Amino acid sequence: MKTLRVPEATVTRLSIYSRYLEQLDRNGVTTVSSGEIAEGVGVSPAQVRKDLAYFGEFGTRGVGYNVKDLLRYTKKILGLDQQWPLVLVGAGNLGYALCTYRGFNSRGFKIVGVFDNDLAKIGKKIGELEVLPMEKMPEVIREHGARIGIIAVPPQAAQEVADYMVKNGLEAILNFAPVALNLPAGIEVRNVDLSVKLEILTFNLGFKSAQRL
Amino acid sequence: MKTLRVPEATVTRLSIYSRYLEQLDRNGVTTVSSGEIAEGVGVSPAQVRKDLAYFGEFGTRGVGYNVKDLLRYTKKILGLDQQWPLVLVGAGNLGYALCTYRGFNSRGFKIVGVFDNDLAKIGKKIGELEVLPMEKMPEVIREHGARIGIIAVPPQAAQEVADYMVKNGLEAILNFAPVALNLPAGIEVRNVDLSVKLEILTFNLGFKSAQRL
DNA sequence: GACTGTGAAGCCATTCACAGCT
DNA sequence: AGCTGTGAATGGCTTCACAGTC
Repeated sequence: MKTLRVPEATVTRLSIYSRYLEQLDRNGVTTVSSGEIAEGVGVSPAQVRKDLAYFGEFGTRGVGYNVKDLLRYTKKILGLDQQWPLVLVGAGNLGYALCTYRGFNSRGFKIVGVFDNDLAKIGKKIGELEVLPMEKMPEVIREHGARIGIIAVPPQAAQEVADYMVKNGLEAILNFAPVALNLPAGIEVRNVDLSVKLEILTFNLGFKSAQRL
Repeated sequence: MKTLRVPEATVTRLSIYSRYLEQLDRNGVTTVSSGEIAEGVGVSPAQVRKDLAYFGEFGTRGVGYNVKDLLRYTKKILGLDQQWPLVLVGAGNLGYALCTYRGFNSRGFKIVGVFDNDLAKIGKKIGELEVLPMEKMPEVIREHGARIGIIAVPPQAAQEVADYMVKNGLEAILNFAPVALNLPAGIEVRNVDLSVKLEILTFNLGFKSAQRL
């Protein structure tokens, strides 16, 4: 088993390259160099080549990469050569936005169930989906073979929701609640924090004004 | 000027510590150790101490940190000892969710203007805010002294919106569109990508099933 | 001439381990 | 005894620079 560990930063960028390649492909570009990809996504050309090298040799020296091929490879590597059914908990504004987010569909993700424990929200429609009570989750997971869950509930409720997801067999969780989830080893969790980056900005702006600690 | 460069990862975690301290403070906790913070946010105790050490000595040996004090320090460092007016472009579902997101308000951010170029959206109300046409942005920025903008528009429109923001004096941009923005040096930009983390999950799930490249 | 693939070097961040306080 | 603060060691990611290929 030759599986040399791939840095998470590399996987992150691969996802970004892949999306950029999709754009190039739509625009009819057939060949691209590491330098052009680098330019397009804001990294160094060496970085692009090094990242791709973790997975094989996809280019032609002196020429570059075939856009369609590299796009297919990157999607394959990321596991996007299949549709991924997702379940989402939290039918608030954020949950609604995520349900209708184009960026998920275009990459092969499909939300197959939206859940909430708020009676005022249950039964509402989000696109073609109806908001269901939490108890329906096991059934939906089984029916669609979902492995990934999205948490879009207030922070206090997030841990409980995560536990429920794991109990019902989900193996990976994308968490939009600003809390650290405590879950068994083997469950993949990633957090998307909507405000942390904002605080990086205020931190940096602070230095522009007064260069003092 | 003793300003040794602070790693961005440290600033990111500082933001997370700060929010965790807020939670502790609400719960009436008065003292906390680096180990407890570490446990609460999912990093190592040494990391917590090292991160804090970039900014000073906030603890007491043998005891730990005073929660209220450390909370105040972290907020100060992050520039959160003041209110930050924000302008947001894109009154779609994501823009709507961001406008109503509690996590911004609770940290001193306040969206003071929402803009869109879609006539169907202009005039609509989001909470107490009315969606305004883009042309109103300069006025709103001036009136509130906004320095930061949020982009929540489709990817094709993001660059144009960013240019417009910069033209009107904004110094920092939080970009939710999945594209790399090209902006003059000196403008702070951070991207929040809603789907990249999801692709990290599918990548990792791919290895659990078949341990093959 | 152009561009990829890659070992080596450089750099940065995290962890270790312990001295220093309380 | 308990916990912070920190230099030193480690580990990992990024950049460099060039050989290899078209």
